[in-house]
Parts: sequence; C-alpha cells; structure tokens
Amino acid sequence: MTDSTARVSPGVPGTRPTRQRRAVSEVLSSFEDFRSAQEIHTLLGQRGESVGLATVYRTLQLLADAGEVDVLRSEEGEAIYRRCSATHHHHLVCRSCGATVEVEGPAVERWTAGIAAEHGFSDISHTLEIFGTCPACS
Amino acid sequence: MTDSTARVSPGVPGTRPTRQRRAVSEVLSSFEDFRSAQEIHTLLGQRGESVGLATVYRTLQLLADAGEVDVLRSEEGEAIYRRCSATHHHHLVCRSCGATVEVEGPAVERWTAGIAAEHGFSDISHTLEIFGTCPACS
DNA sequence: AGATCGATGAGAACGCTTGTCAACTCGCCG
DNA sequence: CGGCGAGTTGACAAGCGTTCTCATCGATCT
Ligand SMILES: [Zn+2]
Ligand SMILES: [Zn+2]
Ligand SMILES: [Zn+2]
Ligand SMILES: [Zn+2]
Repeated sequence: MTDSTARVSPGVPGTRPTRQRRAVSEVLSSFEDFRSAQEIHTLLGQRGESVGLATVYRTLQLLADAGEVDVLRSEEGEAIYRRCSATHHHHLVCRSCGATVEVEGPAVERWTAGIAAEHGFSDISHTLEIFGTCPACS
Repeated sequence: MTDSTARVSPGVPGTRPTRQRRAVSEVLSSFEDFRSAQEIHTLLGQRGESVGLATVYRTLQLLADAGEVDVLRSEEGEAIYRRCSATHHHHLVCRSCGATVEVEGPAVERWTAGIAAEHGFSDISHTLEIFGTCPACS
C-alpha cells in the first residue's frame, strides 16, 4: 500500500500468457464460425497443441469475461464461442454451414432499451440472433 | 384404411389425455413466469399431483411441439417454459424472479427481415429476449 | 371383460460443464 | 543463476439438466 508503483498486470489472476492460452486464442482466430469448447479441445489435439479440456473451458471463460469472444447457446443448450469485434453487435448465422455475419442496429438497441424502461426494468441485457440459410447453401 | 371415418386422435402418439398431462398443463396455466422442468416437477409434488420427472419433460416437449408453450434458455443454459399467446412475440424477463412480459415490435420484425435479405439469407427465423431486473426486485 | 398399444415412473445413462488438488511454470527477487 | 511464490495446468471426479430403458400401468376400442 505504501508502495508508490502500482503494478497491475503481475499478481492479478488470469493474466499470465501461457502456451495453452495462446493456443486456444490462435485456434479461435482461425475460425469464422461459432465452435463449442469440446470442438476447440479436439482441434487443439489435432494441431499437436494438446490442452486439457478444463483449461480450454477456463480460457474461454477468461476470454469471454474480457469481451474477446462472444458466447451464445446453440438450440441444444451447448455454449459456443467465436472471436468477435469489440463493439456490441448481433449475429446472422447460417443454419446449414455455420457461416456468421456480424450485424449492428442502433434502432434495435433503442427499441429494447425503450421497452425495458417502459416496464420499469433495470440492468438490461438482451440476446438477438438471426438464423437462416446463406446464399451459398440455398 | 378403407374406413371412411378419419380418426386422428386415437392411434396417434402423444394425444392421450392423462392425469399427469392435465396436471402439468394446469400448473403451467397458474403461472405467469418462465419455469424450469424441475421447478414444475417440484410444484406438482407440492400440489399432491405427483408426476414423474421424465413425464414432466416429455409433456413439456409435447406442449412445445404443439406450440402451446414457449421454450427459451436461461442465461445458464437451462430450458424454461411458459404458456404463451399464440401470436409471434418476444419476452422481457426478470433475471431474479422470472416475471415475464410479452412484447411485440413490428419494427424489430421488419429490421431482422431486412438484414437477412440484405445478406441474401433465406428461410429466416430469429430469437430476441430481453433480460433485466423488474421493479419489484430492484 | 379382454386385447392393444400408448403412457408412466424409477433409475441408469448421457453430455456438457465445473470443482478438486497435487504437480508444474512463469515472472520476480535476491 | 537458483530459489521463491502465486498463478496455472491436467487428470479425474463430481454436478447438473436432460434423455433413455424397460417393466408396469391404464385409456380406448371391440
Ligand atoms: Zn451457409
Ligand atoms: Zn444489441
Ligand atoms: Zn422480478
Ligand atoms: Zn420476432
């Protein structure tokens, strides 16, 4: 406390760059579509960069908390992950091939906020995903 | 087959009116909020209308397939159910007590359709749910 | 009533996710 | 450079929601 230097990074959990974290991060960067934790775990094994399943889950959670990946639930309830741009957005996903397009819409953001306020709800979050068949798959 | 009377109900699976199915249906009608299958199972027990957990799941699936209940996933991935109106709508759900408001918005419907068309996607569906804290829970 | 076939319930099985904990690593300091 | 300490890892077990299995029950039709 009396120390003048404010070291932030070291000493703070979840900040150490390890082989495993880099590997997970790289795999995420190499895909455009949403993938489950288990798929990522398998892919890592195939690449020869074996990483424990628990570590994959932990790393994905870190990345999600840091806002570096988007998490959403497949219709079966499985969590799927994808590296996304930092700003708030939603997704247009192809049901057949998984291709994903990030979409934005100030109008929708305003609408949800308005609806929530109108009913006195606070601390709002929302999910909005669009599913369809992409041109290539039609 | 050569019989002229077209009997639909008998012989078709998932159509027999039993005590258990009526019980589940009634419990659903007595609540305004989304509830998990397990909560419904517990509630049935408390009412003295004990129903097996597997049967609760089966019945909820039947009702969902028939469009009589809406199913959505809580943020933790659990499936939650609620008897809803027949027309297309979305939900404003309290994270803490489960209180639910059905909301509609032609603007949003138009927006999603527009985005999808813009990217050449066809056969569109969408999910849109708003989560927050209701006035009573603030 | 008897036959038929869907429906039920108890428990096992399943798949995804999280917890446990000893061994390990990275970064730091002497 | 070697040791120290806190964060990190991995194998495994445990947790949880959901589905499956199968013997038994019961609704409907004859
Ligand atoms: Zn496609
Ligand atoms: Zn949004
Ligand atoms: Zn509430
Ligand atoms: Zn809609």
